[in-house]
This record gives sequence, structure tokens and C-alpha cells, in this order.
Amino acid sequence: MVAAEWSRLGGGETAELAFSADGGILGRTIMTDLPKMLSDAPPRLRGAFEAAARPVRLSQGQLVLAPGQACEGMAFAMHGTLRVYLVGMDGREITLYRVREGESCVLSAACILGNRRFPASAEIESDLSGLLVPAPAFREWVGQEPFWREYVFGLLGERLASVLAQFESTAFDPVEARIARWLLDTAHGDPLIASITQQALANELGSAREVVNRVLNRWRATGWVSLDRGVIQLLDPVRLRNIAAR
Amino acid sequence: MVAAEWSRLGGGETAELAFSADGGILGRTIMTDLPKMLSDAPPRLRGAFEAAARPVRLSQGQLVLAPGQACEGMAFAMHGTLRVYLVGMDGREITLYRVREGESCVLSAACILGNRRFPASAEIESDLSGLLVPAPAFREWVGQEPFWREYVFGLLGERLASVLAQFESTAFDPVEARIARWLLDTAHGDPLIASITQQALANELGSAREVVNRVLNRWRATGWVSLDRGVIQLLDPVRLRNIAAR
DNA sequence: GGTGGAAACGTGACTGAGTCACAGACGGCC
DNA sequence: GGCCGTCTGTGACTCAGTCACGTTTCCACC
Repeated sequence: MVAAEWSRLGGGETAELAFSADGGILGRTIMTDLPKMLSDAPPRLRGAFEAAARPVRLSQGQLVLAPGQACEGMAFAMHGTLRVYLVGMDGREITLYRVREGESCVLSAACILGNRRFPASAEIESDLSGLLVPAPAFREWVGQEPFWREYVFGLLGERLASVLAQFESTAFDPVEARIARWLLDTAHGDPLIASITQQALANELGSAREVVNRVLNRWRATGWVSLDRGVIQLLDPVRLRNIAAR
Repeated sequence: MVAAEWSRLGGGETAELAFSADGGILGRTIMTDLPKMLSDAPPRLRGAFEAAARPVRLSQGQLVLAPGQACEGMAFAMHGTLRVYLVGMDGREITLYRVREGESCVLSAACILGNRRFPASAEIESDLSGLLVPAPAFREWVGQEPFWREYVFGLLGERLASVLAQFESTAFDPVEARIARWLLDTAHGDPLIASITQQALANELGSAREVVNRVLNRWRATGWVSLDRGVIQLLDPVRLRNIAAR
């Protein structure tokens, strides 16, 4: 089910920047938690931001935007993450990028500024609280404030490049290499562990669960990984790096 | 071989907007040939454009930008076309989009404004003459002129969407559907004809020549197309449209 | 503690798509 | 005509995705 409008926190009509206590954001605490980009902003812009931004809170699994929907506002994530992805008609998926704490969504920006509909899907990956700036305000700011322009252009350049890299990799690289790369990029801790189901990993890469399963089992047989429900442990990162290099 | 810098017309140092006669662009003729977008511009901006833009001329086959190169300027095509594409390490290619008469290149804009390197390849597909606005001037204009901002944002929204559509199609759709779609979108005249080699068609779609060959021969056997060296004639567009729909 | 159902994983058989190697076939040109 | 480069055709093979089904693990609830 699609949340046609980002749900408002609490339901009050005021747009003050206050989350409930467990959200960790109260009054001016916000300044420290906001993206670096905002903390560098002239006070005037911070004021405008506070006046226009609406707190939003969304829960895991919620589908925030579907292909063809209009973008009502520019969202800035403060806690939690959002996943932006493509879906094929057979249900296969490819993750384009994530919006994490302190970040915002390029495609939203491009939609709002270019007056177009959202060309992908977006879902809440872990409970998210953030701030939503209505499209008209955002458009005006980007038009008038060099600060916001720089922010948007930086965002565009960065994400555009990463989406194209993903495109290239999906189109040309063998699945083994892509799986290895994803695991090496994502796993952390000691021992190296990636907490993800095989289905979800397939959805990252635009592949199928069975394919991922077979690759991982091959690697388990040679002792390069160990597997558990929703957990992949990298036992031999060096070999995996070899495979990742193609 | 990479043309590290867009070659200058004639070699003169003046930046006046004059091509040699066969180029068809002389003095103020340019105004009528420039993108609609410029003809709508306030005279002030047209003046600045004329002062800053350098005529460039490039010939077919030339590789204009390679992955990782810096974008020196924003190019506007007046005659001829430029193809922007991804290349895999095995040599397979996927066309991202074309820059045609009156158009300009999104990725260049994104690179210049986001201060990044070009994330793809660009080659001249048919002899091209156009105008090159140096990056600093372009950056300044977009910063200060609402007119240019609108132009850039429109461009971004439009091309971004089409590149994502291409991504989705490459990742999820069967080759048959993609070949059919490409042919239907491209073929023109009566009878419907697409003039392209099978290798080039494979390069459009990120597939392999042999694959394209087999599909086309299957269709020839059923009488839906007829084939010649570098020519594909669509005999049964209705059936092809069925296949294109997947 | 048992149990039923959902989610996650495992596997074989099949089809579609890309790769490799090589063989014509056509077109331009000396 | 004869030569060379480009374009096309084809078989045998491998890799990746699909389909169908079975098994294991976890967890909520009685």
C-alpha cells in the first residue's frame, strides 16, 4: 500500500521541529543532528528551513513513493533509512541507492525541480524520522539561494554517478563479482558479517534468490563464507576481493 | 583516440558565431537555429551566450569524452548527433541517450555543476557542429539566471527519467522485447525501415551481435522483417508491437 | 511444551541470453 | 577479376534466470 502523503507526526498543525522524546530530537537539538550542510548554512536559511520543514515519521516496510507518483516535498532523513529501487514486472528489484541519516533523495530533487513524476519506487527500510520541505518552498530556495543550489548540484553529481556505476555493473559484470562486491562493501565487524537474507541480496542486485543461493553455497563449500539465516559471514575476504575484481 | 579538448573551428582566436558556409550557420542565422530555449531568452542572455560560446566542429567517430575525464564546457549541438553510452570491460556497450540538433548533454551539465568527472563515454555519431560554453560561464549563468536554471532542471528531469527507463528495461525485459521496441521507435518511412547494422543494434541495447542476429533471423523466418546489410525493414509492425509489449 | 504457519533456504530441470570459434557473403577498390 | 574489410550466419558451450517443489528454522499462540 502506498502512503500517498508522508504521514505527519502527531497530527498537530504546527510545524515546529520537535519529535517526541524517544526520537531524540527536541527543539534546538535539531541543529546538531541536521546534515552538516545545514549547520554550515547562514542563520537566515536555517530559520526558513525550520519554518517550512514538517517533521515526518514513517515505519519500516512502508512504500513511500511508487513509479509515476508526484513528489510533494523534499525529504531529509534524520534517523533510519530509505531505499530507492527499480521493480520489473516479474517482481525482480534493483536498489538504486539509499537515503541515510543526514541525507536526502536525489530523485525527489530532480522530480521537484524538473516538474516530473517519480521514476522509481521508495520504501522505508528502517523506521525513519525526518523533515519534509514542501516542493514549492524547495523550488524557491534552490532558485534563490546559492547555498541550496550548491547542495543540490553536489547531490546530483554524486548520486548520478553512483546510479550509472550500478547500471554498468548490472549490465556487464558477472553475478559472482557483483555479489562479492556487495558483501565486501557492506559487511562489517570482526569477523566480517553481512546481515541480509538471500532474497534481499538478490533484490539489491537485480538477480534471483536461487542464483544468489547457488553462488553462496559454492563459496561455502570452498570455505570462503559461512551461512546462517539472514547472515553471511566472510571467512576469506581476500579471495572474495579477487572475484569482485572480476 | 580521445579528443582531450573539443577542437576549435578554423583555429581563429575570435569567438564570433560564424561557421564556414557549408555549415549553414553565418552570423545571425544562428538565432533561428539555436534551441527554442535560447530564442525565448531575454536579449541580455543571448548577448552573453554569443560572447561566451565557442563554435566547435567534430567529425564522425571521434571519441569526445571518456569515463573519468573532466568536462570543460557545456555543449549545444546545432547539426549532427552525439551518442552517450556505457562500455563494459568486454567491449559491450549500452547507449544512454543521444544529443541531437538543438539539444545538449545532461551528463555534462551534471558534471560541471556537481564538479565531477564524466561517468560515461561520448562519441560523435554524425559530423557535429555546435557551440561550447566554458564550464565557469555555464556555472555562473545557472547560478544567476532563472532562465538557465529552468533549462537545466528541465533537462535533468527529462533525461534522468529516460536513463532510468533504459536501466529498467535492460535489467528486466527480454531482449526480443527490447529489440522490437528499439526498431519500432527508430524505423521510419514507408515501408518502415531502420538503417543499422546488427552490431550497432546490439550496442544500443547492451546485448551481443549474435543474439540480435538470431532474433532477427527468427523474425525473418516468420516474415515479420526483411534483412539486408545494415538495413532492417519492418514488415509486420503489429506483431512486433505485441512482442515489444513483452 | 507443542503446534501451525510464515519466512528463509536448498535443489533439479529447463529456458533464455551471452561467448567463442569459425565460415560465408557482400561491397568497394585497385 | 581479385583482394580486403565489414557484415552476417551458425553450432556448441557456459552463465544466469525461471519454475516447481521440498526442507529447515523461527516464532506466535494455545
